[in-house]
Amino acid sequence: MKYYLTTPIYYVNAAPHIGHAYTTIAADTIRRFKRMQGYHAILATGTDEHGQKVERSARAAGKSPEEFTTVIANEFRAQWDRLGLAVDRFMRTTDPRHAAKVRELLERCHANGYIYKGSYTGQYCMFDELYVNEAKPGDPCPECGRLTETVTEENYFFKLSAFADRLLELYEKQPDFIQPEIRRNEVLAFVRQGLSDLSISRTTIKWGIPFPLGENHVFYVWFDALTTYMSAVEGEGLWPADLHLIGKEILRFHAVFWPAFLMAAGWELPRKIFAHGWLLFENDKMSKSRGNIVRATPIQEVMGVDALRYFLLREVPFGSDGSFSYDALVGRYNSDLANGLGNLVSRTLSMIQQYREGVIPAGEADAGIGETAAQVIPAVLAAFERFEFHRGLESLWTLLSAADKYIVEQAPWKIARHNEPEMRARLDATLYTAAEVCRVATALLAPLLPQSCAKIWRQLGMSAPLEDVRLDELAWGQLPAAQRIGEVAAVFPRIEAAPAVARMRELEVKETERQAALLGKAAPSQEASPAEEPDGRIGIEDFARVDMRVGLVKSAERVKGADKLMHMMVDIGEPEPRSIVAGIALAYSPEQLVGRKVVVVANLQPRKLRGIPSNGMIVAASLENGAPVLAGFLEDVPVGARLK
RNA sequence: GCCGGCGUAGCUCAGCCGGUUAGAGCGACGGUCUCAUAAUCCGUAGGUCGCAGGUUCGAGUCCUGCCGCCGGCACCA
Repeated sequence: MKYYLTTPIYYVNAAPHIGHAYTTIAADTIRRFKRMQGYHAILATGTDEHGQKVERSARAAGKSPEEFTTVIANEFRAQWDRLGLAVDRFMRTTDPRHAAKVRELLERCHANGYIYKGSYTGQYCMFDELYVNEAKPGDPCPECGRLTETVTEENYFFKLSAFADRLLELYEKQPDFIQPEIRRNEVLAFVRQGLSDLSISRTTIKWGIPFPLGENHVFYVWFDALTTYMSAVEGEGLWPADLHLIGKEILRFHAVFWPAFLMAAGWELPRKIFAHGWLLFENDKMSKSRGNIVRATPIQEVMGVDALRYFLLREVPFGSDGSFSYDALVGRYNSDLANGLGNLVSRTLSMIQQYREGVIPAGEADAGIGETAAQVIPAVLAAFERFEFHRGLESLWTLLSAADKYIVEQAPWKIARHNEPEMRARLDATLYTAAEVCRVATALLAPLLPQSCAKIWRQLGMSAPLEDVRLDELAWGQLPAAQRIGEVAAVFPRIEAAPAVARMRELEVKETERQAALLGKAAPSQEASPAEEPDGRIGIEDFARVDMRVGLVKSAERVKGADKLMHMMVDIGEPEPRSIVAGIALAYSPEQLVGRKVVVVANLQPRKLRGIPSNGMIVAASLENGAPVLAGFLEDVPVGARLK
């Protein structure tokens, strides 16, 4: 039985960080879990390498797109290697075999009548050479702040609108197609609103797969990226995928677009899409602008990959957002792995060493512990099957605690002082039971903590390789007696938090620098390379065209029916105050605004927002995911003063 | 604004179709053992179960309203 699963293909515009690692670690765990159940499990990942942003990043790094994408793709590959993640297939969207599959998808959709030529009108930024999807006429580009232009281009479209009913039927018939449930509900709500057709080609992009139906057209991201899941295993009989593991931010593409494409092509649909949550850093979103991105490798170096794997899968309910922090990482490690599993193994083996010359005695396994194990084993397997790793682990740890307690109750160190046959038998039973718990736990944990469990396995003296253990056949009492244990050494040595965290932070800085260099951003920023051609600079006359004035907010009220909109009357030194609507209602209350001096762009095209005329724009700093912050003055300035 | 979710011990969370004294893990404190990685084990921690009403013999557990947080959509000049 095959089990084919995928991670998203990662966009090469950024170097791998812990978020990528999170998804891939989870995928690796599932792959190992399936393998240990006898499946021929194949994990595919890869890199998404086309598009405007990549082209620009390559240019900024002084490389051709081919060179640049190869460097970053290799960085991803190296990352998975280094973290010991067993990736079976790695597909790059620049691979010719992939392009062939993309064309095939298009041809089939076309033949079935789902592709048509139309025109796409959108706001386009000439400097960044990209469409700003969300923008309206007159909007600035979010990348560079320049005004976008309304551009109409000939495009090919996919008739997504024709699939709404079939998609809803799919979600209905296969309730677990999208998981977790919350995500399913979101998709349902989205599709029920009706779908509009999707533009799938571009003439404004050069760096992409040529679009066979039209000259100068290139495939836009959808057909290109998603098809990787098929091209990665082309000709292997692995399609359909059993699982697409994704982050929640790309749910719609996978749960709506992708199945629709496949329906249109008459190909089989993936069986399940699971969207996990985001990894926050101490409850903040990780982002470049916040400078709080964490990489996996420093953690690996200081604490080992398994520490990270354990943390991610134990601390964060898979599917929900989770919070990463170094303190929590070390805390989890010490309490669960060092004091828990590691110590249990250590005390068990050391007693076998001391009291039985390193040979696991034939003893009768304790019935009470056996009963606990008989409950725990299926519970853990069932939880893993549902990808509820944190619950599975929680459950498994009850067995470990029970074993620790049992050992204390039996007090083998006391029994060992006696030599009567019944005492010897009791000691044998105790040691055998403890060792059997270690064996069962190690087998169950092998998919999650492959490296550490392999060590424990050897220490237990098991001869067959750990990965060959069949979890679906795992049962209490299978530990063969009379086997000699291996050399004992701490698998999870206790870690002192402060120095470990300091060390990880230090390595993190280095890793950030190394990755920046890779992306070509190390060249001490753009200013140092003035040799660049049209560098986006403008002359003073261009700036002078923007009329910015100091304004005084006379009144402010929230716009009904719009969370973000604030309607203000602003005095900018004209006879009448101006009516201005701005998206700052989430960050400021009307009371905070009235009487405040703000910067107004006075010569913008007037617009209506929610029916209210807006005659100007309030200048504010806008953070990637944060609230806007109004520009202001430290000194007092007269209303109407021009900024220049 | 619409839709969905959440708000339970210091922290992270369990608590299914309503039913005896509201649970777990971690942390903290006290104690114990000595096989073990200053580990283990035992005990303690007294949380208005967001707030206010309601239904019921009985409500974290159902209903309504409110407050706060999160997400999706609309939307953000």
